Amino acid sequence: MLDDRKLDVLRAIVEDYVSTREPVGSKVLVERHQLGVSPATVRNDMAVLEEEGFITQPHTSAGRIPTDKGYRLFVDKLTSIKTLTPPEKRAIATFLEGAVDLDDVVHRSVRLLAQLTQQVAIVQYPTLSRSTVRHVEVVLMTSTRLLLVLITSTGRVEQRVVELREPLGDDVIGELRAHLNTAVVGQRLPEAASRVASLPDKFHKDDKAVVAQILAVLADAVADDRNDEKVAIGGTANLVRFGEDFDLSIKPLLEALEEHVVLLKLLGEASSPSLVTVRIGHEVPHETLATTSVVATGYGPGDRAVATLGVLGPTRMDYPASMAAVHAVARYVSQILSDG
Amino acid sequence: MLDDRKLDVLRAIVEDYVSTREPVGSKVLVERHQLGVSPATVRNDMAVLEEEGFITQPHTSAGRIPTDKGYRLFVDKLTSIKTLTPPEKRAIATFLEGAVDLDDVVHRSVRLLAQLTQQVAIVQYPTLSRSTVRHVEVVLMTSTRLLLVLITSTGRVEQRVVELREPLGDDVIGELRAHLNTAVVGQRLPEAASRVASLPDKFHKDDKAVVAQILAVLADAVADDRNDEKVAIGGTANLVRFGEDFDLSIKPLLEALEEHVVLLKLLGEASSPSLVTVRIGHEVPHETLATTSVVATGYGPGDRAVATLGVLGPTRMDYPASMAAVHAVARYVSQILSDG
DNA sequence: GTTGGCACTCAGGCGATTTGAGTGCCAGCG
DNA sequence: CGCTGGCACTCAAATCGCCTGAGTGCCAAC
Repeated sequence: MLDDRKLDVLRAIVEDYVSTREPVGSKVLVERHQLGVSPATVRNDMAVLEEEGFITQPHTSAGRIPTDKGYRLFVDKLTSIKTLTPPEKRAIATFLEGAVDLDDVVHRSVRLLAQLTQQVAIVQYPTLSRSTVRHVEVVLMTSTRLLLVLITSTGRVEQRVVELREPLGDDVIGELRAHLNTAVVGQRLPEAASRVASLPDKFHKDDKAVVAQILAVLADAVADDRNDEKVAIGGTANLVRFGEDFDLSIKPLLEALEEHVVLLKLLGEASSPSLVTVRIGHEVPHETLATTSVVATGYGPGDRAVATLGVLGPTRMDYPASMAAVHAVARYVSQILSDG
Repeated sequence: MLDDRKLDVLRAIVEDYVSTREPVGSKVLVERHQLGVSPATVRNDMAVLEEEGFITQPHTSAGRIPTDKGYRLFVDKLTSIKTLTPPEKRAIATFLEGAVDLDDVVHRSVRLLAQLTQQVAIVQYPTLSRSTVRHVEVVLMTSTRLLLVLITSTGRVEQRVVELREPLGDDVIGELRAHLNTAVVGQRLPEAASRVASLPDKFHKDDKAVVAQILAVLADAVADDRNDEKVAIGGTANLVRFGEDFDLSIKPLLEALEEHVVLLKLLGEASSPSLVTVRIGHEVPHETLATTSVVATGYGPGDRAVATLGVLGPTRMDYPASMAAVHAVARYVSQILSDG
């Protein structure tokens, strides 16, 4: 049904359309690629490809453009992840090194991805639910105001202020700090939450109520799902190019991109850093974004994915390049997280 | 030169143009406003206003639109800050309460401002240089890795990891923590930095080198100017409306808005929360934004402005409404910072 | 100083025409 | 049986010209 030459034609169409942004006709196709056949033959092949749903015509007297199905075949079968050039790799390394904290890492990654791919970049903060506790600090600010600081293995710092119902002695604070850290350090956050629940029993009954109050706040902070919704976004200026291609207004796009919940859906489940996920057109789980594609992958210390990053662009995007960039950035960021 | 009626005409032109987005002619003007004169008279007045540079014609056979100078006069003389309606005030209060930490406050403020004004909202994080130190925490993670956590009066938390050249005893850590806190708590950050510099002398000479290393990192974090460059932005989808009005592409706008340095310039010096600054068109310190206006004000605990927030919109914006919204949000955020 | 009348201007919308890229089909060729 | 050149056909988009109507400036009269 689809012999090698037809696949070649499809590949050529995708590549040309991606680079020129214009429907590609049989004539230019044979001019720009060594297909070894005449335009008429290519036309026959194109007719078959259209029949099968891989390409389509915007209007009768125009060239062909790939359909979502066409891109899908292209991504699955006709291409592999490019490796970046050494200068590009160096650029990534220098851009990311020198980040002072997690916030800095995330922001740099977003900018980097946006710049590399000329698309919209999205980076999710490491999810708390997949992180482990590195340290818990209890600080008395005033006699009745207490600050909890939670530091995770991925460098996230969460803080909560607790207004105490009654003052608490330094000795109890010290005890609390010690108990907390032995109980939860190294634990994953969901488990830490349950461990915390059993702690009040270790305290003198006079202090139990206050300690329970403090730990409730901590457990709440640890379990709060909103904490997993933190994302950074960049390169929105690149959306304008989309708007020029598709004639859809970019307003709904911008609106969707301000909804962090939507973004997280787009990124999807954090996969292993070595697997790059591509969602094309209607495969993207959001109506407004039916003419866009998402290239994403997980990242995290070691090979444990603790969050996802990726880019969003028009379905007509340079998939090999985007996949390469996403893959490379995820690898570097993972490495940074591993080092600490 | 400009009698009362001419000022009335200018005000009417501004108001009509802002609400209809179309050049306004003499006829509709007398229809929609009680000016008590005929269109012909209004035309004479408009001719004078144009002569003086307050209004202009996009093309010969069109109505008039205000110039930057016209808006300036309108803002300075022809209007005062509206007070928000009670429901609006309530909306602000409920939207902002329940924020768990500073990040949350800032993000909520941005969304709130964007929603209230239907424009692009910008909120600067409290600057470190104007904050005071609330607490410094020193945490040993491993024997040679140490975490510094700095908490400011405005709720910002800065953290730095220090790789120690040699292990450090628990006693020294405790000593360091105590010295640090007595030396810098309550100090403004720039002063804290200099105080920190003199601390190593208090330690045994064996520890001095390591302590100095740690404090250097802390001083660096405290003095780092990039920390004052943190801003949040929201409502970029509203940019699209600009693009429809002005025919300039929104791409350069989006690009400018991704540059935090540019944003900070736009917001300008943090003024007292009770003073709302308005910059119109060319007064905005960025070429690309010559057709936009910025309405901003300072905020902070008490009446000390520690940062700035505001909105950016087309020069043709509803100034009274924007000023009211910015003013109100700044007040509420200031109050939250004072309390918590 | 204000008003009604009037000639003038010009952006924007509408329709007709032209152009050209690209196709599908077919008959002929190897 | 697949490939090729030729040819008639289609249709989006660009170009042109015309018309309309909102709005102005000016002037004479009140």
